[in-house]
Amino acid sequence: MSTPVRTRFAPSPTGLLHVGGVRTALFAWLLARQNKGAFILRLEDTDQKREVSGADQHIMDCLHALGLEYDEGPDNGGAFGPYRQHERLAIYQKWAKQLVEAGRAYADPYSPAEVQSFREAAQTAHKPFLYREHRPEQPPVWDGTQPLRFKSDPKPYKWHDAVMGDLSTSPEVIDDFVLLKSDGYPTYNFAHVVDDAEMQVSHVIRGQEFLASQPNYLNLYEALGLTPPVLATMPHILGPDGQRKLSKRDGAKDVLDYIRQGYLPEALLNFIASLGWNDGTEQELFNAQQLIEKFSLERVQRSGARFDERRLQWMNGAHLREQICMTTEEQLAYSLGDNFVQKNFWPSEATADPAALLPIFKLVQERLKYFDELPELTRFFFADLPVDPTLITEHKQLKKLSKGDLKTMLEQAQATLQASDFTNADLTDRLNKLLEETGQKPAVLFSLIRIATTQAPASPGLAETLTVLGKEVSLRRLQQQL
RNA sequence: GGCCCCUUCGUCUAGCGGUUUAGGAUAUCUGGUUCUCAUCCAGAAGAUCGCGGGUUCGAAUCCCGCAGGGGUCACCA
Repeated sequence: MSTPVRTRFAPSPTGLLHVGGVRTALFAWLLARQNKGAFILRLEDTDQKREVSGADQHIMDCLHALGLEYDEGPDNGGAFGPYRQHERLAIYQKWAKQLVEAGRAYADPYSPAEVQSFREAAQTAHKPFLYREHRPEQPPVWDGTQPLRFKSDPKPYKWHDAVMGDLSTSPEVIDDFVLLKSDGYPTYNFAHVVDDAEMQVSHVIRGQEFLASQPNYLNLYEALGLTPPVLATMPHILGPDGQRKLSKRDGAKDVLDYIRQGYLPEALLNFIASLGWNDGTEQELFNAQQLIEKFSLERVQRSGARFDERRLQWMNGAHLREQICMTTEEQLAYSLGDNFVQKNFWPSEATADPAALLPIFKLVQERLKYFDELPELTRFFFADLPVDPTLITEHKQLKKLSKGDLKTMLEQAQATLQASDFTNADLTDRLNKLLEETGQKPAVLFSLIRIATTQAPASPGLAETLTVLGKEVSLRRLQQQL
């Protein structure tokens, strides 16, 4: 029997969660779910200076909003807690002492300024900075006030990365990095190794910014007598220019913004997964369950991918349409009102009655890319919009007709609709007859009626729209147009 | 500067030595779907597979150089 799969997402609460972070979380989650393992959220809050208040809650909100539920975490606990690193200081101390006793860690006797001057000297000489070249012969006894450094054992490494493949480095990349800072907090480099071991994490999935320090971690694992977990390095998600990591400056929103705009969580997951992963077939659309079944680290791309919001829009629209047959009143309430941001996407004029909203939603569903577009697409169903003459004067067919002709046509339409029971079938029937009677093309007659009854530049099909609007409203608007 | 990673249509990608005149999706454009917008359908255009050498009967696919991009060299993660 193989060891259980336990994956973790370990962000530091220093700001908003962006798509790159979410992808790391998503892949870890997929792996855990696929193998009936556990997905863990661990907050790496060991840098008090950079911590942003509320960022921890934001991260948890994002994961909940996307449906990336974690089995163990700061707010729901678990057998390996606590799950905030600042609550685990005693654990790091214990492991640190073990290294000190084994002669694999020592107190750093230099002042920050001295270390800085070593660094600058290395830079001037165009050489990489290696602290161990200044490793003290007789380090002082560690009393907890000096930084504690790892006494590294430089050697070449070859290892396998589940995404990047076989990797190797020579000894010169390995250095005496800091394990514990002078404030008693561990560095990421130390804390994550300890925690992954303590929490029995089987797979470490993280961004490529950590690739360069991987040999140092391997050296530390050895010193601690630990077997490293499966390592998987994700390429970066790039901004639209394809040059640098996606950042705020590229207009990158945090993930919650997409939820607030009315993107479906599942579409977001599909899109983020497709940035660097595919199943080898030509399938583009996956629901969460399919992602869980088909995901594999081996098929993750090694190169970075650009974030293209237009593709996300298409994908979200596709997911929206996919759900057309399963849209029920309950589902509608869920996707439009009761999601965790509690945002109601309908226009302010809209009724709150789901039974009345459902037929309207079904009409606009296929022209929706995300829910924030709902107001402009549906407002005319709820409110009489002011008559906009330019809709006719700038219409390529209608602008050629005289006011008298238009008036006659509207009156004919009025008479026809007056006689209808406003079922879709009856309306379609009568409108077709009117087409024959007037001898007009649909491009003229239907456009006119559509404009008169909606005052909107775009709307669903005429008969469907009139059916939902109802007799009274439709006739009133025709009268207004006249 | 050292070390490491990456490089196929604008974008996301398929491709793991011959079935490839490099496939799909998206974006763009055109036509059709009784009206608009969208959907859907059909079609067009779009990649000398970063460049240069090799290996081979044959290379986007293997090897070696080079270039470009990115990462890293913190008491940040």
